[in-house]
Amino acid sequence: MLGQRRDPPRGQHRRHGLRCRGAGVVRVVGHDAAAGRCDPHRYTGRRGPHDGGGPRGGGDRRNRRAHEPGGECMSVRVRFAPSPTGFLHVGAARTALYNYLFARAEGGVFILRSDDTDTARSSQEYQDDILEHLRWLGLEWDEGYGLGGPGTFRQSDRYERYAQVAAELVESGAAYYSFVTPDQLDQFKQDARTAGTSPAYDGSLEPEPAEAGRRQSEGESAVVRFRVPRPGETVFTDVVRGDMRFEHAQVDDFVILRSDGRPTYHLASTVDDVDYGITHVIRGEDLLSSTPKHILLTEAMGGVPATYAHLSLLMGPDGKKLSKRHGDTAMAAYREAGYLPEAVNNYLALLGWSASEDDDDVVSMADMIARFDLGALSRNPAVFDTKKLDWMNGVYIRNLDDEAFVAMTLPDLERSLGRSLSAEEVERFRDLVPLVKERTKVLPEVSEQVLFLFRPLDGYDEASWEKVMETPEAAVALDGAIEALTDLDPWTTEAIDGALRDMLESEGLSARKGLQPLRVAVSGSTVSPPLFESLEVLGRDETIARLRAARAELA
RNA sequence: GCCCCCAUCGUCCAGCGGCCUAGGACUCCGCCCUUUCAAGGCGGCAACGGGGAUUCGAAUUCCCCUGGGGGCACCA
Repeated sequence: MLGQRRDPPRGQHRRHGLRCRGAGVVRVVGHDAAAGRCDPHRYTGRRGPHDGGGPRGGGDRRNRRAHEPGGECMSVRVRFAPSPTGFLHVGAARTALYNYLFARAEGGVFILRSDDTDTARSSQEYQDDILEHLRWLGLEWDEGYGLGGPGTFRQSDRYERYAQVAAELVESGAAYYSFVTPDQLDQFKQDARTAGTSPAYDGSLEPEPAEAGRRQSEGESAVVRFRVPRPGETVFTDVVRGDMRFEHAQVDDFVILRSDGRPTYHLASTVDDVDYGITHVIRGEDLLSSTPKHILLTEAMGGVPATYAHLSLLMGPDGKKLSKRHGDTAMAAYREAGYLPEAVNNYLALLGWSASEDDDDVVSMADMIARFDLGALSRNPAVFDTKKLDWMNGVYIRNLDDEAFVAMTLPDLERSLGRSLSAEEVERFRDLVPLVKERTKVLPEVSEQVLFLFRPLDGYDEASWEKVMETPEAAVALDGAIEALTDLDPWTTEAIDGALRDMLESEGLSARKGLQPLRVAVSGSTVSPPLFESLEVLGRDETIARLRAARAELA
């Protein structure tokens, strides 16, 4: 019996028959099986007949996906199943996010699985990276890898189970031992190509059953292939793409078990989806054309296919599929570059979904959950453009409270400084936080802005110096400031402000002409946080010293 | 080559037959505010790929073309 699972994950699943039925339907030509679904008004996708979601306005979007309890549906179970063959990248993170949002929106379960059947390319380092960054993003999973409990949710631990399923499929005739050689297959595909026909392998190169049985029992190396019923077709309704139809003539008799006994992705992934009771498979569009294989496999196992939702892919600025050559695609790079997880989530959510009701597109995780609607996701591929991410990160940074901001930026500041800040210095830094915050897009910029306050100047920015120091007003301003500030007491922003403005007036200088030289003298650049506050934090002695040094440089 | 998906400003999204002289966000450009840089305010540039068809009426429906993307492994 195929439906049995020997490694049931935490939380027993109902019998398949009780599950909310997916939209997958296999049919032999001429037979149109009805796709019973527990709620025809949900997840029909935009391509389906309009469900009459009510008049626009009045929050009908919410009503459309409101969950009706008490139905026959078992609760939603989704999974994010990355292969640990690389660091968590932004595209995968978006897939994880949408899975997470859907689970939370439906009161369902979010599962993390490790699809590590590619033993050659998988590594623990990648696996760790994926976990770490999912956690960093706050996409906590309810079941799965790394949480303990029954089941490891790691496919490399379940080879026996997959082999067992494969054996049962062979037993039932749904699959067979295949002896075609790679060369033969190449030739087959080559011929199909020149003939302009479908290159899908149909098993026609296999030996007679009797001979196959003999060779198999003699221990000849063989793979197990799934026998795709031909003619026939698989139709299903994709939640984001609508009704899909794939003729089986286009589908290979695909390998499910390698000659070394290990499963392929199709087998392992499908078995797991059945065993773990996955109700909705939300994944990248690159798997769309593999879906018939998964549905066929599921049904051959006696399972009920999940509902599928295929997300559009992320592209680089050149319109090609996002990859390393487009620059940073690893989540780690964004974390290190000083992006906040909230901003990353928000931005990623926007790539393919109109996540916010507000004009500025800023939306909290809670609101995203409240609004999430699988059927409303865009079908267009989206270009990953960091410009908007930068802006959005600035928004989130500005919204940080001062304490959090200090906590997040202090380590980098101290690292740049090469020493730790005294308690008194931290206080001074804190005083400047409101000013610095609104000038920051990514965290490391903070150090750049305030470093001059905590260490001696290491020279002046050349362009800045030329621009404001090589003017007739510079010396006047510096002399005037030195005089105005030398005996200033108290040394506060207000007092400095007053003293310097008096100086400007008596010297007949505009603020621009008179203050910029001071800024360069003190900070080394024409770009810095507000001057008076900066001077207060710098302290009188250091301020005067820097003004004198610049003045000397002028002479 | 075969199969599949997609097609609104530079980018993301809205638009679900009349409310569209197409809306918002980011970017960019002006102006205002201002001691610099930001932030903020105001304003501007900027799109329905092409062709047919249906309809009184199409960005919205259908077909074709073109363009872009994905898949066609003992990778996932």
